[in-house]
Amino acid sequence: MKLSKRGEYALRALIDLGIAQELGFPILQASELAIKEKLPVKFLEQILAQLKLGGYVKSTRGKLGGYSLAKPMRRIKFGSVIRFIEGPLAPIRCVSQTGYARCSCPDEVHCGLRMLMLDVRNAIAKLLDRYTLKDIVEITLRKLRRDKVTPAFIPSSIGLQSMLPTKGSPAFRGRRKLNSVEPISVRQRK
Amino acid sequence: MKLSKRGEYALRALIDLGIAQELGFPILQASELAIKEKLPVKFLEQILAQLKLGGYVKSTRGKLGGYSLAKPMRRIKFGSVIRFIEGPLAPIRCVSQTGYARCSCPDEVHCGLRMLMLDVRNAIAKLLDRYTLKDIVEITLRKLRRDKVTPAFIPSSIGLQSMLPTKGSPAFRGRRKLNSVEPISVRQRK
DNA sequence: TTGCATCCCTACTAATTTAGTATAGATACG
DNA sequence: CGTATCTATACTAAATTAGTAGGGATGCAA
Repeated sequence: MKLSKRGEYALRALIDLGIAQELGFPILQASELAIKEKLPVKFLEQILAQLKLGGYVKSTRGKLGGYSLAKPMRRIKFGSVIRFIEGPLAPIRCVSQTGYARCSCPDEVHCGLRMLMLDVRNAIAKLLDRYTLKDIVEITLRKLRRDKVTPAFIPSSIGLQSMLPTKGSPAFRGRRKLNSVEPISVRQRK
Repeated sequence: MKLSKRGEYALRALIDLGIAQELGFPILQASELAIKEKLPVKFLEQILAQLKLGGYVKSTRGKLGGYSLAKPMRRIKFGSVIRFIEGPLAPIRCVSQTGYARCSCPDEVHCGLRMLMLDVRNAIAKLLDRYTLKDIVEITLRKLRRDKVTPAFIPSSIGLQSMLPTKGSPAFRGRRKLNSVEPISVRQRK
């Protein structure tokens, strides 16, 4: 049930672009992104090109060029991005809504595995098709502000505190809140 | 977010073993299973060997040998089987409970992607760690009986109708019901 | 107009994973 | 003893993943 590095980096890039845009830096260069996320520039370039093809990102060339979001954050759903980069969300194709394919089992209608996997696919899709880039960017910014941390691509002289409205903006009305993760129980790197 | 063939076949085999056991055929041969599920015998044998190693299945050799479940169906959780065959359920390792690994991002605590993916992993784990083989076998049998269908490995002379208690046994109390799938909207094979 | 920093394009590849095949052996019923 | 079953190990072809490599095109700026 894995997300590939390619997919992971794509989502990371979009989130960073979103955060930067929200803070008044609508354009980031591939190299900036690569440094911040500590990943190979050339690979990231390929991924950004793909995201451009998908209409998620646009670019300007030449000096001072870079990448920016191609449409409103509210309209970028994670489900759609992952499907575009990775293919169907469903664990097996015979329960995919966007990429259905028959499986080898003799009786699809009475296949217990299929029933179970449909539930799994629905659970995944429900989350990923509900959350938009806007949601995640807002949550992240709130968290950053709470902990008084400044993202890497912001000139630290400016600082995050000054750039955000102090009043908690009432997003996510009637929407399930994302888990507050924190260190996650298991093992820290030693 | 894919389940490998290996994982798929493993789950199929377990479900079939469960159904067969419930119907009074506690042992199935690898070849029977392979024919029913239309998959390569030798590959299935490897998978069954692995399931045996995991303690899900036991085997007897020689003529009249075969495979059967090694423990009560109620105690075989899908999450556990998939983790054993495929590895962690989490889309990225940094949100895995059973196989945590640090990811490349500079600040795990404020990583928006991580928060989202934790939600996804929890949604998946919630389902797969709740359902047991018993649940799926029961649901499948009920469905088969409703539609008056007999599974492949049952001598059709006997028939399914006679083998099941007519009164709907009240399993799944207080538990979310599995989706009734039916044909699934998209495309039928022509 | 020259320089250079940026994105753009295409090809290549090493490593890993996947989905099996193939072959021979061990065991146990009849 | 013979045969049908599981067991064990090795091998492999194809696909996927996660990149590298090497330029080429474009556009700002001095």
